[in-house]
Amino acid sequence: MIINMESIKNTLQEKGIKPTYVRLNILDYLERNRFHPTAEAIFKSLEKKVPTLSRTSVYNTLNIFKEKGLLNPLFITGSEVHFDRNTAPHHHFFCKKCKKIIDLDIKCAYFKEGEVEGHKITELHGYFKGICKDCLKKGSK
Amino acid sequence: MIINMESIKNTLQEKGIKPTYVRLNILDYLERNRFHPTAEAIFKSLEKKVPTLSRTSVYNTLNIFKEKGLLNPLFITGSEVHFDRNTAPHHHFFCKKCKKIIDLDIKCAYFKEGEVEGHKITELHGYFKGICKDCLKKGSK
DNA sequence: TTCCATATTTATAATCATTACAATTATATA
DNA sequence: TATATAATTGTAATGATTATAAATATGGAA
Ligand SMILES: [Mn+2]
Ligand SMILES: [Mn+2]
Ligand SMILES: [Zn+2]
Ligand SMILES: [Zn+2]
Repeated sequence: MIINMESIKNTLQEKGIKPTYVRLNILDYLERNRFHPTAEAIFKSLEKKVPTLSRTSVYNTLNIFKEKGLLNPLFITGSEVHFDRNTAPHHHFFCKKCKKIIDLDIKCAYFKEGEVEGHKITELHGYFKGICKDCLKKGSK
Repeated sequence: MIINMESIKNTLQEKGIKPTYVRLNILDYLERNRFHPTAEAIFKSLEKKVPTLSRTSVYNTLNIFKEKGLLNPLFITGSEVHFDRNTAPHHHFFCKKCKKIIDLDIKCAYFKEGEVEGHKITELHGYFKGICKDCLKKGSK
């Protein structure tokens, strides 16, 4: 069941997106699962609840959401695109061991300025890669 | 003709890579073309000079170079991988208009520290996107 | 309610970058 | 030269994403 269905519906309507069953469910999923899922992960998670769902609809919906600024795609692994419902600028850490994508709360001067070396910035991707805190801990045991 | 063939040969040998004709040419290409080419661009540029060259060899060679730390892959566009012979950490700017990938010379505190919020950093990708200086100039004319 | 235009969703096929694989060719050494 | 090993090639396979056209749902006019 969709939690806070009304607020999700409003979010879509504010962006001029018709709040269909498929779209409501995908947005609801993104709101509740902040681990930056792939299209495939979204599809797999929702197909139980929405048995008629197709991958095409997931991709279409994600593209619409991207156009309307409801999410940002992350090109961090080089293979699949990950989707981030949090459109506020922030950095990410990708753990090569557990494959998690972790939000970072660090300050970056350029995030606000909007320009760098004369170029106008409209988008920012700060990707750090390595071994995450948890995996470091496990590794040293 | 390969410029500075000896230095390129040395670079390969220092990394324990046998300096074959294909590898010498690909490394030479990367040394001279610092615009972050794709595998396809490298293939297209070299197939005149090395008519027997195959895409597979380009991909294989680039993977070897990556393993040995001779280059870094850039996952900046979300479609093709771009290759950067400059392995010193630096940021990039992608122009949505002219599609150029431009090196940025900005300082990032975390580039040196090697860790962020407890996670160990081994790799850094700073991607800015927008409209580059040149395209801004052209656009305002 | 019924009909119709339009938007959404679906199933399927196509695309494109990349990798896997096995056959061919080059290289090095005995 | 013969032989083992490594590099390269051509082709097929893979996997994520998009294109396309048919099926379905939706919302208003009659
Ligand atoms: Mn995030
Ligand atoms: Mn660069
Ligand atoms: Zn981890
Ligand atoms: Zn430009």
